[in-house]
Amino acid sequence: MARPKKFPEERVLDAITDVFWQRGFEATSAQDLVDATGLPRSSLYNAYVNKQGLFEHALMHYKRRTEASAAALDAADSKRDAIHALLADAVNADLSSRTRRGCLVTNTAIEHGNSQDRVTELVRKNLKTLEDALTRNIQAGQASGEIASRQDAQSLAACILTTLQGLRVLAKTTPKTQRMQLIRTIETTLDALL
Amino acid sequence: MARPKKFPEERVLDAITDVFWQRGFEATSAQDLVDATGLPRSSLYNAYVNKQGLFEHALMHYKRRTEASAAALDAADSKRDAIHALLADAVNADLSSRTRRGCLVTNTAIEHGNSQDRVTELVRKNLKTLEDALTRNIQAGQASGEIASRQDAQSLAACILTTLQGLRVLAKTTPKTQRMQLIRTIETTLDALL
DNA sequence: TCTTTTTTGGATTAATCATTCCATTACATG
DNA sequence: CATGTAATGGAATGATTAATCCAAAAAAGA
Repeated sequence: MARPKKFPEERVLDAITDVFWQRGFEATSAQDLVDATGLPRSSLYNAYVNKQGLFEHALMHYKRRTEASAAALDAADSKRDAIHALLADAVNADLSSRTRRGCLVTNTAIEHGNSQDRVTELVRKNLKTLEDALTRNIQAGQASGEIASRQDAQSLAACILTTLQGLRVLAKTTPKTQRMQLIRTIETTLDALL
Repeated sequence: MARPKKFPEERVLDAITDVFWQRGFEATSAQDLVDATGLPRSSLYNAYVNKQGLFEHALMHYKRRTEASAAALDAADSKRDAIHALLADAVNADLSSRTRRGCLVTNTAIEHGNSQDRVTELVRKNLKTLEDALTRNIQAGQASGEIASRQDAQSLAACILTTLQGLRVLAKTTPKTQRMQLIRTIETTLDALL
């Protein structure tokens, strides 16, 4: 009949996600999103209903990154090195950027809390995706003998995930000059656990 | 000469800290602080200059809690049990409250980022106070033979602090029913490290 | 080209925001 | 009691907020 709906473009979601990632939910204004996307205000509200909807889509969009990290764990040759890289990359990315945006999931867990709504559910899903990948990774490493079997893979995965989240917190305020201390924390923890 | 300055009362700082702790900096309005303290708006601004100043005083006030935790570590009989209690108390406190306010220092590290101002400095100070207490605690435990000496106390303390921060992130969205999984993470990590 | 629907641009709304101002009240000291 | 200063209570400021509305433009099939 007539003009068809134009689906939300990739670039738009990238821009929206970036803004929320950098500033958080509360500190992001509708104007920020208009500026970042280049789209008119009414188009944004038409496509995503409201600020909450925009944020939920950002979180859904972010999940692709989480899945990419999970895939890297699965594809890795050395399982142990893959875990080390996951943690070290997070620290290095945080410390090398001036803005220290960290991880959108971590940031959202802290800012949003436990409101038992769709956002909380999305945070949990992101965390579970990574935790499951870590468990698979450790299981494979234990099967090949690369990783010690002192503890079951699931418990170890939970410990690694916890350390990752802790590093993202500490990397927010740690001066660049103390990067090696965070790297040492990674190595001490992995040496002890795996 | 005349009427002396009365400010600031302990109760007022408690109330201010509570509001920021529960809602974060951005989501807290001046009205929230007026309601929580029962003080008129102008009294608050007169005493603390602006919202930023109010927040800084909340962080300074919060440091007493951090110091109390540090003192508990120092005073403990069993050094290892004291560390376990520090982590488990954090998890239990978070999961048992409906609001999940977590830790003001963790929340601020995430929300405020690395603006290199007074707030960042206060976050770092809080973290350092706890890290130093952990180091002292582990050193004492290693001296008495209660804690293994596979790694130096300082590195181990950094690992414990990282785990604590990670737990505070995860405790924000973990359902109450999964409390035991967080407790298991504590035990697995401590078994491996200490 | 006409019709139908979507997208656009921007003005607008009503609420809320941090902050300021000031006349009034309270109070400790000289 | 008188005096000077601090705290109070609110009203008021101007900026910014999320969200809505609508007329005009754009686009694709009939």
